[in-house]
Amino acid sequence: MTHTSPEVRVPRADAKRNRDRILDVAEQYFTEHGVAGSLDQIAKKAGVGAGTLYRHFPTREALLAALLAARQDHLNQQLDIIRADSTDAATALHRWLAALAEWASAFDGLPDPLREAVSENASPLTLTCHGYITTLDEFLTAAQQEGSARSCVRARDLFLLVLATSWARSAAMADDVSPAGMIGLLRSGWASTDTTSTGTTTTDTTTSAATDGPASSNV
Amino acid sequence: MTHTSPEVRVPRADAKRNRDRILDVAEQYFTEHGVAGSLDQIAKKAGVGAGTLYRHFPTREALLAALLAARQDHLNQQLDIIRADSTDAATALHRWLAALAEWASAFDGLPDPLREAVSENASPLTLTCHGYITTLDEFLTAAQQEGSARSCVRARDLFLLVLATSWARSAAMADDVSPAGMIGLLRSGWASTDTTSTGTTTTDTTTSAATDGPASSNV
Amino acid sequence: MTHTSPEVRVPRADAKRNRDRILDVAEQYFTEHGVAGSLDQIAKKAGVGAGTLYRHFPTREALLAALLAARQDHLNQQLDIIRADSTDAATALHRWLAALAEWASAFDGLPDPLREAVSENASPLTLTCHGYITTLDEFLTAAQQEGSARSCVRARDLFLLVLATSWARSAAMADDVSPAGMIGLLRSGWASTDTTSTGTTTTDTTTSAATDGPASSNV
Amino acid sequence: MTHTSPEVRVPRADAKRNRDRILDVAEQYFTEHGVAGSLDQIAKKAGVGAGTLYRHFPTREALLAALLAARQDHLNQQLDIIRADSTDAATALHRWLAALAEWASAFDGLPDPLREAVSENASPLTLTCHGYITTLDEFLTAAQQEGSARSCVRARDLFLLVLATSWARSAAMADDVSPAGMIGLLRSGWASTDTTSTGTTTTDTTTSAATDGPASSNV
DNA sequence: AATGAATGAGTGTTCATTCAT
DNA sequence: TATGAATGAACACTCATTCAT
Repeated sequence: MTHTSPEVRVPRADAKRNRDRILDVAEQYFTEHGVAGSLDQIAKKAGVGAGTLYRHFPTREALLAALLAARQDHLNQQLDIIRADSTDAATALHRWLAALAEWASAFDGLPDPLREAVSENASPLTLTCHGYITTLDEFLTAAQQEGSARSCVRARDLFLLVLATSWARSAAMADDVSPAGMIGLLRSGWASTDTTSTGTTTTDTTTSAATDGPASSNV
Repeated sequence: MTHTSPEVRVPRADAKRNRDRILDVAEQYFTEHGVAGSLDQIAKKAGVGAGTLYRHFPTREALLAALLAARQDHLNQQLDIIRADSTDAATALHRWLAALAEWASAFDGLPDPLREAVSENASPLTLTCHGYITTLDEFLTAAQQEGSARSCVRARDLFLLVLATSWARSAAMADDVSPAGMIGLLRSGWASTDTTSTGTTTTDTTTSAATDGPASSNV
Repeated sequence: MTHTSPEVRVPRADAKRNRDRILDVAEQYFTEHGVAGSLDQIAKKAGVGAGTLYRHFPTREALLAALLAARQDHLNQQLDIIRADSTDAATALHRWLAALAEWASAFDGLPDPLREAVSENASPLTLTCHGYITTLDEFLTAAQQEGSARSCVRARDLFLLVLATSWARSAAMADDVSPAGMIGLLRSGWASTDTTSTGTTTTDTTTSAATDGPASSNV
Repeated sequence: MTHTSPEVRVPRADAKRNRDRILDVAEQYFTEHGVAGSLDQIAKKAGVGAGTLYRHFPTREALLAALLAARQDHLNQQLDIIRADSTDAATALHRWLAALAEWASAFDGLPDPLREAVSENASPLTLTCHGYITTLDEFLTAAQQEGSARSCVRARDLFLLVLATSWARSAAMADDVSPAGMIGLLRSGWASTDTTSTGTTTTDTTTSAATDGPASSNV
């Protein structure tokens, strides 16, 4: 009775089928219309009632989380590769940032709920984000100990900036903006190393008010 | 109709008064509720009909553009100061980026329509953005000629990244994220200069991700 | 300019027409389906968009209030008659209760929102109810001073009981229950006057129920 | 498998356990949220499938009936006490009405389905209600024969009025309205006995309302 | 006997935009 | 030129009930 004969397994077959159909349709729909698209439309296209979608994914964020979970494996694989391949912590951090940037660009508009998830605790995406931030923190801390990353940089800020770069190249401008270029900018900034070497001495980064008066010193 | 008799002016005065009231209310409303707030509410609060608001500002972007125009003077003043005070091009560029970041943070959610405006030509914000990008390009080019900015950096990307940093610190997380810090990160990146000087050779940090080309050169 | 020439008045003609159509349809719809019926259906039957209905009547209670306002005139007329005709306060009070009972039975399910309105302050029906309670209080106080009404009875309780009697005879049992009979019961109770005179002494009829305090006095 | 060995009983035990769990949860849930609460929530809280709940209690009324059945014992006990203690029929009737009022107030919103049950024959609550009405009729008839209750009063109307008084004091206004006071009002009405004795002659207080027939006699 | 997934119409509400006046 | 009423599709979300397993 308990042996997994093929006919016994069926009970949840259609549930799983529906869930998968919803995910498939959502994947496509979000790709085409962005993550702010209509959930009702997704349900309709999947051929299920709105309640069915809602049962599986109580909120839009839950649906997104499920969609992103499918990519988690890929990201974990990259993580393994990065850990295995990278000779220095700076390279590892850089690669991880690039991987995150790619991940956050899966759908148009995805950075928005991700940003929310970082500051809220309620979102189903929060756990995912925090996990990645933790990983990022490991890489960052290692790089800082290595001396290859500035000590004032914080993992959460860096994560948000990665989301921000993903946000910067929305569907409309995908062609024109180089994603890797932005992640690169995040690494070394726009300033030339040469100048920096001479000018960094004045890097008493005062930041001061956002209005930024005599900023020459506030690198 | 075209003669400038004094009594003909009156209707215009009404129109101007309405326009000003709308702008005042919109300024406050967008400050409180973000730029995605209801235009109807603004019209109601301004004591004008929806049609009146629509006549003056055919789109939400037009209204935003008018609101931002009021800040243009301030920005131009800062521009003059930057041009007068800055001894080197790098400092000037940095200050201009900070000024833009502040400008783009005027309202919650403002970066979104600005980003759209950069890639579209239709938006009333396009002209404004392009103007600022042009200015940014001047500073950037100067800095590049000075040798204090990387030659591969493009003005438009930099502008988008400034918007992105403004996006990154939304209302929810305003306290936790340091705005100036982000603009600073944009300048020098997260990588230590020291390491960079020696380690840049290993900056062939291409992630195995397909999106990541020969990053070392496009940084 | 200010004279009411026919063509100047028109601006709100269709608004008024729509409003009236909505009220007509709602009147009929609530009569048929009770006050809990679908507002969307009413909008559809009236041939207007849901937003139009919502503009005129932001809540179901607002719609009900408008519907009842049309009956206010009738109620006020009755009030005048009662005040003019009634020789004694007891009769006036009785008539007013009967008029209220009729009013609260205008639609099936109407007593429910009315009951809510009595305890809330938010409902558009609250004002109406409170007004009628005040009037009821006048009649009641007069009757109490006249010695024809028990001093322990409160206006609000009496009003609620009138609603309750209207609630008791819903659409399903309209035929079987005599409305006037219930209002009559409210006046003299089920106990015979004769017996009461002799038997009231034994009216310490406290049920063993905990809720029932020294009932003899509050009967 | 089919032989009545003791261990065969177990499945039945499961069913009973489920049924009891559902009843426990429903008791609590209806107490908190009123009888219109979500049955799905109850099933979920009880840890059973919706179908299981539905199998045990095909309708919401069936569930309510089961819940009220648990209170039938209590009510019957009160009935015995009333029959034993009451010296006169009027007192007995009064006590019974008070007991019914308490019973009908077990859950917020309970009077509604009870009212339906009185006029329908389909409801599982119908039998219960009719039983209590029959008992009420006994008390009423006795009181009428005793001369202590008006002969025109009908048991069903009186039952409905008891439900109505329970309806009148919903959750929102529980504090402000005295339940015993309402049952007391039902007994003697709002009119003073004194006045009634002299003034009843003028009780031809027919409101001009069409619904109001010769009220003097049907009081 | 039990499960719990699926249904799908239905709820109130919002909003940018149009257009008759 | 201004008005503000009308539009009506769109939104997320709920729930009693059915039924395949």
